[in-house]
Amino acid sequence: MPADDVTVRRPTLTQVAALAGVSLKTASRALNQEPNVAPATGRRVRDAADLLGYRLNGIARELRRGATSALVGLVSGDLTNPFYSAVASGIERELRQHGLLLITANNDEDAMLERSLVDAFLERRVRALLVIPSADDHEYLAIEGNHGVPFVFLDRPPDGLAADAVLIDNVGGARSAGEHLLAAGHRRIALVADLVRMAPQQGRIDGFVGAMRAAGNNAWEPYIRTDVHDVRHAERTVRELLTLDPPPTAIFTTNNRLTTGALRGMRGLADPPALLGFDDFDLADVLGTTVVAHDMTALGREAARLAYERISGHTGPARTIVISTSIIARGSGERPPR
Amino acid sequence: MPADDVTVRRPTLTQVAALAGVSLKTASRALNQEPNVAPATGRRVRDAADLLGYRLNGIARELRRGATSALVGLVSGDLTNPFYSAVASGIERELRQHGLLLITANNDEDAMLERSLVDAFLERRVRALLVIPSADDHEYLAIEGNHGVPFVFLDRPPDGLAADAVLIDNVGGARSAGEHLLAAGHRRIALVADLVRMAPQQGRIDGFVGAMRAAGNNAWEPYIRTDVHDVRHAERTVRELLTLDPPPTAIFTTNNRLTTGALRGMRGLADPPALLGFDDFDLADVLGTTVVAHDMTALGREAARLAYERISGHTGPARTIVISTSIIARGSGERPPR
DNA sequence: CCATCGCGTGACAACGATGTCAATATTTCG
DNA sequence: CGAAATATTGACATCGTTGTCACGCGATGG
Repeated sequence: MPADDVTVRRPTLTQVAALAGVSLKTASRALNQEPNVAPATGRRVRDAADLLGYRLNGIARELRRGATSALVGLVSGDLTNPFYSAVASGIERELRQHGLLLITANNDEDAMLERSLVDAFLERRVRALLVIPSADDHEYLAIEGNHGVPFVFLDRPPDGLAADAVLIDNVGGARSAGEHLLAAGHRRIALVADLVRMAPQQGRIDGFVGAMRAAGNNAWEPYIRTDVHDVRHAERTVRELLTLDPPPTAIFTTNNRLTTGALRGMRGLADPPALLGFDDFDLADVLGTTVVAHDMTALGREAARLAYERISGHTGPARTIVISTSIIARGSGERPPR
Repeated sequence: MPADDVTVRRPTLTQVAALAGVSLKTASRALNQEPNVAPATGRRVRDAADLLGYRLNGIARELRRGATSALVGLVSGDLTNPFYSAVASGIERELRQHGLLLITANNDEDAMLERSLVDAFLERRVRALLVIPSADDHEYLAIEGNHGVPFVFLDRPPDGLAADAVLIDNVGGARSAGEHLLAAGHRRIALVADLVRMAPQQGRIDGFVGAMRAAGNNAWEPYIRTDVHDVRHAERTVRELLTLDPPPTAIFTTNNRLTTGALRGMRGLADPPALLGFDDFDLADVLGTTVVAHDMTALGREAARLAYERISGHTGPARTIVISTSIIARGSGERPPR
């Protein structure tokens, strides 16, 4: 009869205690650096633990200590989007300083999936929940807030619920983008925006439109294109815009995906229109693309900080932090109208 | 006296049972869709649960069911590097299909930190551990493998331990990169590589050197630069290379960071050298950068698949999957020598 | 010399769920 | 109609840890 399975059940504290010849509780004390353990006893317990390859069972500990884990959940879009991954990175770095770990899940921009992921996280008793929401309505979370699980919304404000949030100055950033292009002499400025139902997009559209209104410019109105949701669509849209007569002399794209699409759509043009994109991106410097930049890592860090404060017992009304934006001029946004 | 805290302790199954007027066990049965529960009883329990806002305590369940969670850990470098985030995304998508969640932690390329993160994950009783290792020596993990925690190494092979791994065809990819540049007529080809102690880098160097040897070319030897570890350093290195007399006519960079640095270093040159980079990246098409591409999401997906098979009980010797590479010609690698 | 104190230790309950097994209630069938 | 089968329910132990409390012992102090 062969020994067909070499995997061994993980030793428990009881077994360590038995091997060390002490009681369960004493072993617990020794391994937790609690006071009032004789040095010799402590050593004996630690030796026994090493010998057996003992590792504390965090699940049991968490249950005993109050059924709440050292995990913080993040529900966001796909991490291959550098916006989400930068935010996740900022969160993770901040949490780590407090001994917390980050669980991530991708909502695929689907409200139903988002809700079931939130459920899964809550069942795991995360200490806090950070959401870059796709869903429109977060009222169902209201009851959860009362059970002591802090929520923090990132990039998009909560709807139907008072909760902490960290947002980007979308209106201000988009307004200054509009002003920047106007100042370069543009009037026929195309606006390529993502789904208008998403609050940040709406804010960026509002800011841009506000700048146009304030300048008394309405030459841009034939060039508005909204609900452009992916890179390919953005590329097609920009190509189409450039066939118009007269064509726009500048393009403002309202997020990194759309900017990527626009760059593809403009590739190889001898005399490209000006381009200004919301969200900074890697290699924008090499490409010479002017952007409305903001600190995505800081966005994550601030959200994690708010969450940590709530975890630590802070109470009080919901807070909103706004991350400021700034224009980084790299050439594409400063090209004059042709 | 104001009610200074509205947060409520989360209801337990006992409370649900009490409200429904049934025993704890019956409530458990009802909520777990177990058979042999009278329909009326089931409804009463579910109503009580809804009323109280009951949510299962996953921690307690996991403890009872065997002290192992539905979590899989990933220890990698910073998620702001698109390589890591693409891998993480591939992992997460695959795990989700099996009801598993991903915990991520960043080792900051520090072996000590990596080890302590692995410890933290094991204490949380992750079902599997995926590592893009920074540490050189993984022998300390050997004892863990025997306790039924599967390990999968990504991008870098395990050292001192037999474990599943998913690697990239570094040697093959780099060799074909070398051949590609030779075929374009280059002889003075610079090699800009990251830390040679990291196995993938060593493989890429070996592959490149192999191609040069096979072609009997040694004109490249003055242009080898290794242990270039970040974007800024790569930028400086490329600038320095271009001041040499004679300068290299082509540059091969061995990862995405170095390629970024090279692009920065070459910015604005009227007559730039050829450039070929290992790792594909966003906007490489717009920049016209030729790369050695490989499917990073697939790398993550395959690793998650291997882990899941082990979780499901698969036993057997350690397996290694190699992700193939291909050259995507976009212009920069096809420029002839000047 | 005895009361007091602090240290080291252990017995036991508890966290919130599920598995086992036994006890009823209900149905089925000869 | 009674026996056997089945459906429904509950009491209790259990997962691995930590918190509470009590105990024995040597040292301290009046």
